[in-house]
Amino acid sequence: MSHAATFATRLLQWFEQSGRHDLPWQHPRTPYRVWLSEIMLQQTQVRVVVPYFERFVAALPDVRALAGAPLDEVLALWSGLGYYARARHLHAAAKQCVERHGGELPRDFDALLALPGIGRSTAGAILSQAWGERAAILDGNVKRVLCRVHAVAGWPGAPAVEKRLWALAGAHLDGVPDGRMADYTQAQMDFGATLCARHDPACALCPLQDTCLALREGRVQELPTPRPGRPLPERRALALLLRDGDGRVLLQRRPPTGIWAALWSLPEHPDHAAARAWFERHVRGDFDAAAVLEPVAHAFTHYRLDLQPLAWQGVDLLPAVRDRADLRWVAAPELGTLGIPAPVRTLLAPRPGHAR
DNA sequence: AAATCGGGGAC
DNA sequence: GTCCCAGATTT
Repeated sequence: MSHAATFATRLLQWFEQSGRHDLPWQHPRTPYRVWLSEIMLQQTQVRVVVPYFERFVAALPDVRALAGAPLDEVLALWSGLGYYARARHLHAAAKQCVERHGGELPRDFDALLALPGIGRSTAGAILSQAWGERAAILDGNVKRVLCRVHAVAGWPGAPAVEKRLWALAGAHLDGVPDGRMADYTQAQMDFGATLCARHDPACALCPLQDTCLALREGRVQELPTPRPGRPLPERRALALLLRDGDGRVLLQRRPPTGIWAALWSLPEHPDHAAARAWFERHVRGDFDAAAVLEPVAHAFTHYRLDLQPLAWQGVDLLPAVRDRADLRWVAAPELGTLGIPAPVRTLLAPRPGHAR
């Protein structure tokens, strides 16, 4: 048996001194906390996640608490974090854990993969970090590191490139010493997030200097290959900000699919004709008395949204629609108990923006 | 294979 | 302004 330094042992040695050892989900490192952190960290930076994680585990400290909570509470705890399907899937997965796995997360790759919101990489991250199982991950950090170390060209999100990266990630598992899988997984992510960063990686301090092909070939700056650019379409919509005599705001639950699914938001319509038609069927008041507020620009990954708020005060719902489950008057203190899109929450904040 | 799904950090 | 982040799911 050779004792030559491997990809894994080099990263592990670097990890001892330079890794992150004080992240909140590491103390204590339970399966539930690892799972929750991995879901929150999908496409979301560590710095953003930390306060959400702390608040979430304080309110819902284990699988059974999560499974027993109303979806609105889960969405409220997720409000502002984005990609709300993660919260809905997390909630559904917790219920499945109670029904099928005795209220615990299953210690099995296929069983984890079968839970909503857990894909191949997240399953590997949970198995390795929660139980020390020998499983690979392939997140943005690992993709970047592997693309450089092995000089893999092509956008890492392309299926063919991703397949090659999974093979490389799997091959490196053989070099992980027994009992070190949790640290190895953490080491890869810390290494990619801090030393082998997207901009200006610290190659002079890198433990992989003598094996990194990108460094040898002078291609560190160009790898990994950026995602192909696409034009962003722009969509416009009207947001109806209705307040009753008590200053409560009318919120509407969004449909179960699409953007901001199942969140509470302002009634939204593509144009004035649609807005007026909805208003006249639902509201006792004068549509033309609306105040025109400052537009809100919001950028998604795949399009831009320009929201034009129209505001009324002292209106009421028509009797025929007062008992609709998807419409409710909400007082300011209740806003924190509901999942509300970030730009809408901003719009409803104490400084509501001035009419123009 | 491509599109969908948020919000913000860092440049 | 840009790109992308501890990706998964749907089409």
